[in-house]
Amino acid sequence: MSPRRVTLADVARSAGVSPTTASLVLSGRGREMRISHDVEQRVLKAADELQYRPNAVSVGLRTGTTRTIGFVSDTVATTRLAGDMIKGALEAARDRGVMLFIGETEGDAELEHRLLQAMHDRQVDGIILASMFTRTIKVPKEITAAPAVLLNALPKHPSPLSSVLPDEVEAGRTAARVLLDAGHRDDIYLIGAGPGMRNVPAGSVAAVERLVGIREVLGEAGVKIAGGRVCRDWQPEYGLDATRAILASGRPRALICFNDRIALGAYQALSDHGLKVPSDVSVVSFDDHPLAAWMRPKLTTVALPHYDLGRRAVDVLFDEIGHHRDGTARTGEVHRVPMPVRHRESVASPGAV
Amino acid sequence: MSPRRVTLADVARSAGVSPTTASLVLSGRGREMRISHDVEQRVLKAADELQYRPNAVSVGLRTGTTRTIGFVSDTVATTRLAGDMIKGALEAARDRGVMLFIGETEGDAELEHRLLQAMHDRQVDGIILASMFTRTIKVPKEITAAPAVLLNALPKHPSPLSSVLPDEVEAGRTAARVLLDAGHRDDIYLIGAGPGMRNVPAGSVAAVERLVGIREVLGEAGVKIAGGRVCRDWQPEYGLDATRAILASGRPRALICFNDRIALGAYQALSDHGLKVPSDVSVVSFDDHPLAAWMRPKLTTVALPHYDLGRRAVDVLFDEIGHHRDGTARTGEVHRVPMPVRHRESVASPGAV
DNA sequence: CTGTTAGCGCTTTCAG
DNA sequence: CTGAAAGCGCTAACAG
Repeated sequence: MSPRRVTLADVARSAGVSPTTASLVLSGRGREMRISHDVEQRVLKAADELQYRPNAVSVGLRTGTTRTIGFVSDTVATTRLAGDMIKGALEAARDRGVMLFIGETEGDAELEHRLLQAMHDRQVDGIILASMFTRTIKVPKEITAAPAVLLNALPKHPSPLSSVLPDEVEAGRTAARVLLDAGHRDDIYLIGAGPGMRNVPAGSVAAVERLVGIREVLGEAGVKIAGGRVCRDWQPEYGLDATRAILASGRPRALICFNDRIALGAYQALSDHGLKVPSDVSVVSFDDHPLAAWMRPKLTTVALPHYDLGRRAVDVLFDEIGHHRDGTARTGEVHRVPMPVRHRESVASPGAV
Repeated sequence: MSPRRVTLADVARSAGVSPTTASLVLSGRGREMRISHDVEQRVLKAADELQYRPNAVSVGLRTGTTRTIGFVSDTVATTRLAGDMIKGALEAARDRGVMLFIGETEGDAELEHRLLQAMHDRQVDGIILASMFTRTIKVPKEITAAPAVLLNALPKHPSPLSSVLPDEVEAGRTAARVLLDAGHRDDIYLIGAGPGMRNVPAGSVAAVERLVGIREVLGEAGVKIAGGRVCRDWQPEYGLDATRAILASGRPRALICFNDRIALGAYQALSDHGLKVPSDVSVVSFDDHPLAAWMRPKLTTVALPHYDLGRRAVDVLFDEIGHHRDGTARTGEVHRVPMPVRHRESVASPGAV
């Protein structure tokens, strides 16, 4: 079968030195320990010839650190968005020479519990607990067994855990600025929430934060939001209904849709009404869902930075691991990742009537 | 910080027995060793009270088996399809109490090399080497360090590795039967390959296998393929071109498109020609890409079983691991996973003109 | 500058 | 039926 792996002892023997010396040389601390150049070369040569590779399991047992982290999400592989988060995390991990365990909880607390246990049993250095869409979650107690960060999620109850989230408030500002920059000052309507801060779908972090940003920028510019409609669910059909309702009483020049699926419905309503995007009505949205590039005209939208979120999560996790190692207190910070605009074809100046 | 993990020694001490005894009881071999019921209960109680969990790293070092497998693919997280494969693998692994390392090579051999090494260093029990789309690959030599299976890939050179693949030949038969069952016997055209076995895009396993199945069933039914066109690439634009070319000279009653993206192009060409699907022309396709359900009329297609492929791969891998353990020879088999038809709206009887 | 020794947490002979 | 002891492969005191 497969030949027995070569061990440090093999290398030491072959180089005619003790395991300690071999270990020192191979861990790069040979210089610092002022090991003779001759011995160093012998060890290096032996290791190279025997193709020695340290047994990471053994190192893990001995040092207590496995260069392995866990990525647990409620639903993962299945969607393109989540896929990008994983990809970001994967690449950041690779840059640090760390491997990723992945697991899916499907929103099942029991499963989540077992997964976290299985990972801790394997002595992961830390855990990323990710949510598919931004929301507040109840942090499982067993997570505290190792450093951890929340990805795309906020702790429902006070917790020492740090979070990594898209910067939704700034995204709201961005969307508003896109319209302002195009020259819109009147007849700007919101689809999906608002215009008042009370009119927001329950439990949606994204909704309130986006709204805050929008109102802030528009307010500062002295622009009044003409109107807005909540949608019970951010799906095309509700976007259609909401837009239709607005069209019944008003005459929008610009729409800020709270996500791309809503925008799809809005397009439909506009078209039914004989209104053209963007010449009659500009539309700006959020998420940069794949469908945004499929829509005609292509949708200008403020993108959810899935890939960056993934990367950032491992960066933050490693900070936590560092703090954990040298006893520094947990930070419990909230890290916001910028949401970039994708300028496409759905926004135009209102002048061109 | 986090309290030290409780060890087997702690349990043994608390139960007033030796570590050996505790180990025996907890590994379930207490009965077999005829440990006294009293002692057994004491150990169990202690373990439970202390919330003992074995340190998997230690077990891994001691026993050489880590209950961990590696999933390496050329590109993975990014696409919905690959995501489903991972999900299948994840769930199958979970059923067996095994964790998954995942890694992406991006088609880079050097990266692949390093990833496989990193996994072997961590003593994975086996590896799944997956490809995004079915193809032949050069098997990296370092893979032989542990049991392994190829997923969605065939070894380019003779190899002892088993493979798990979609059953493309049977899928071809299925597609042909769908048409036959609807009553089609004439003017059946192929878009993407064929009708002769020479007319196939280079290097596409799926193309030749699907064609074989199609020709077999149609041939046995005494039905002659009216024509067909290769597409240099299986993209909508080429599907459109190919269909247009066929429309220039013939009058198809049914199209077998080699994948859904091609079918999208075919729809377009048909529509440009004033032909309705399915009343004028039936269309059947392969893959069940998400877009198949978006097309109007919804596309009847033979699905790539990504989820099942993932599950199957871990099943096969575990067989290999079993064989590896008891020294039985590697099998090197090719496992085919059925491709189910998704009956939708693009096929009708040719009678209804 | 290098080697001896111990031990991470667990399983597994081998003796009682 | 139970315990003592060894050892998986490696690192880290501590001596020399």
